[in-house]
Amino acid sequence: MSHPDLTGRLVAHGIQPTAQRLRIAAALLSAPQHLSAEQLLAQLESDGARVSKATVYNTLNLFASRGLIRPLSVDGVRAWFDSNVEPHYHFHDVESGALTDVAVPEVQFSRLPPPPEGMEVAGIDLVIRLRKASPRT
Amino acid sequence: MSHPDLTGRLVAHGIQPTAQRLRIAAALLSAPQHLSAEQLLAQLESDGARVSKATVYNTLNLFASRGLIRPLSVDGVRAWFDSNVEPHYHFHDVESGALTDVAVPEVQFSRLPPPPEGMEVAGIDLVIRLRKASPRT
DNA sequence: TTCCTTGCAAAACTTTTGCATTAAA
DNA sequence: TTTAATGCAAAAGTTTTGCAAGGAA
Repeated sequence: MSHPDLTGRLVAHGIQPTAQRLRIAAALLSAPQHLSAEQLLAQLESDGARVSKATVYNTLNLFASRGLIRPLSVDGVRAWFDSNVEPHYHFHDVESGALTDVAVPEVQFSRLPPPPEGMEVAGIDLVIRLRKASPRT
Repeated sequence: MSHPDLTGRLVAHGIQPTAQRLRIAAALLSAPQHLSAEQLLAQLESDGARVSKATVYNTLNLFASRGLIRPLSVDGVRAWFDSNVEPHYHFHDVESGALTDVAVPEVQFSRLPPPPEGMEVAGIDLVIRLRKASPRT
């Protein structure tokens, strides 16, 4: 277990630790994972927590804006949130939708373009799309 | 101009070249660009073409499934389509939403993880998120 | 005729918002 | 008591779908 003090983590990010937010934080941050709002809501309900849909969405956005979780764009359809905010990349199995982390040292860039004038790099989103290997004859 | 024969391109991808599809192809493929369904619809209407919303969505999905355009995930909110299907990457100005192409040679990987057992790499989506440079004192 | 495509409206899905109620400071 | 958070339902935005009508083969 690595969530000894969820309350402290919320407070450290300037987030008032209410009951619902702690439930959501517990569900999200109990282990590194990728969840959509709907999945999170389902998990909360199956855990017996009563948290409204609006609160789930609002809390996800709040957590993301405070850097507690990280929004992901992997399909154009819905938003995903990654409980791992450390820099890392992803494998994406397009067929199943499964997301897997790729650690930073697994990828090395020997060349990156300079950002346009007046801009700086805020982050790099790297998604390696996977498909079933075509069986070789 | 590099769209000498849109009809031929559609047919070559197994797509029946109807009037609406040619209008959409002309709008999309006239130049390398990134468009959402709504933007494409607006452009078609301003061009005087009457194409229904359903047809725009269906056609974008059809074109994408046949490899004529490429779906992009840059925000979790709506789908984007890139008329450039050649391998390349993107700058994404988070504030304005602007997307800019990054040519393949601008990025070099000196290390990439092997795909999981039984999987192969279908493609690499690389988005370099940009923000306004913080002015140095 | 037969099959495929289109348009319209309705439905489905995801996310946000208004507002009264409740909880926290 | 004052402020902030929650829940509910409604609204807003995006995409898909059912079906009748139109067009192509």
